[in-house]
Amino acid sequence: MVRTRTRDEILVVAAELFTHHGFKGTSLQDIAAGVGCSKATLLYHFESKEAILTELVAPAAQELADLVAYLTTLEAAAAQEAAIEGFVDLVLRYRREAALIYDGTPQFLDQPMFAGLRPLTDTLCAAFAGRSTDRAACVAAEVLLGGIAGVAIDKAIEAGDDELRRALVDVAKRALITPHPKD
Amino acid sequence: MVRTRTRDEILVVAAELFTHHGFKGTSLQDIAAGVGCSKATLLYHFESKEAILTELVAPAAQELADLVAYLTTLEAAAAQEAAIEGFVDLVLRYRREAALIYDGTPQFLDQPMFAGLRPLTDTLCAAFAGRSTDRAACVAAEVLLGGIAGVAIDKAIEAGDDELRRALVDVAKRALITPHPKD
DNA sequence: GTCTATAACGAGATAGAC
DNA sequence: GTCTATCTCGTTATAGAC
Repeated sequence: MVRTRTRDEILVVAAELFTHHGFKGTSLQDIAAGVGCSKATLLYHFESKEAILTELVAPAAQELADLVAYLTTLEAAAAQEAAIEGFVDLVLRYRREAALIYDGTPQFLDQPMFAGLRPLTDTLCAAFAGRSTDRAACVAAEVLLGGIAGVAIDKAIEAGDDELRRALVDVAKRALITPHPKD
Repeated sequence: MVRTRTRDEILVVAAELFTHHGFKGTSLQDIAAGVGCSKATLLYHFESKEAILTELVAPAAQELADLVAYLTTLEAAAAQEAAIEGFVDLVLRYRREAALIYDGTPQFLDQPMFAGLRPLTDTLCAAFAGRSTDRAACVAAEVLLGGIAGVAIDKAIEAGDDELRRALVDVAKRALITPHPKD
C-alpha cells in the first residue's frame, strides 16, 4: 500500500463522486474522467472498485470503533451524553464517509464490505437509548441516530459548522434525555 | 393502462425486489425471474424499468400531496401536530414506497422521476418546524423527518404496529414541540 | 506508472415469430 | 400476450505496449 500522488487523487475524486451519485451510481469511467487518467490506472492502484470504497471508509470506521469502546467505560447517563456528542461530532467530520456507507438499501450494514460495523452501531444505539430496553426508548434512539446522520449527510457545508453541531446535539438531548417523563 | 393479472404480479415482485436490493440493484432479469416470465413481457406491460417504479410510488406520492394540501389550511401549531401524526401514519403505511424513493443518494428527490416531490417535503418540513425559520428548529425538523422515515423503512413489521406508531409520534413531539424554550 | 485496446459480462430495450 | 433472439450500450477488469 504505497502512497503516491495519483493514488491520493483517485481517493479524493472517488469520495466526491460516490458521495453525490452513490457507489453503484459511480463508474470507474466517471472516476477516471475526474482524475484525468484511464480506468486501467485506477485498477493499477486499487485491486477493485470496492477496494477504493473500503479504503475511503476505513478511518471513519476506526473512529467509530474508538468512540464505542470509550462508551463502554461509562455508565448509562454519561454514555448517553457522550454518545450524542461524540456521534454528532463524528458524523459531521465524516459526512462523506457516512454517505458512502449508507447506500440506501436497508441491509447496507450487512454487506460483507462493512462487516463489523453493525455491532458498533448497535452499541451506539443502545447508548443513545440510555441503555434502556424500553421499546419507545429504542425507537427514539434509532430515529435520532438515523435522522442526525441523514441531515449531516445532506448538508453540503464544508468546514466545521458549530451552529449545526449545536442544533443536532440539542434536538437529540431534547428527544432522548427525559428527566421527568410526563406520566 | 389496462389492468391484467401479469401486470399486477410484476408490480408485486418489483416492489419486493426494489425494497430489498434498491432500484439500481434490481435488474429486469431479476424481476422477470421472480414473476416467471421474460424481460420482454415486462417491457410489454411497462414502457421502461423506471415506469414500474413510478407506478409503484404514485399512490404514496398522491397521499403525501393530499396531506400537504391539508396542512396549508391549518395554522402553525395545529399544522405541526397534524404533520407529525399524518407523516408517521403515511410512512408506516407506505414503508416500501418510501424505501424506493429514498435510494441513498442525497439528491434522490431531485431526480426527474420524482419531480414535484421536493416542494411537498419542503412544506412538510416547515410544518414539522412549526413554520419557524429559526435554524435550530429547521435542523430539528429535518432530523425527525429523516429519522422517522429511516426507522419506518428499516422495520420489517407487516401490519399496523400501534406501539411503533406511538413511539414515533412521541419522540417527534418531544423533540419538536417546545412550549417553554429554555432561554 | 500510465496508456490503448479489448475481453467478458450484464444491463435495458427492441424485433419479430407464435 | 408471451416468447426467443438480438442489438446496443456501459460496466468491471485484464493484456500488453510504452
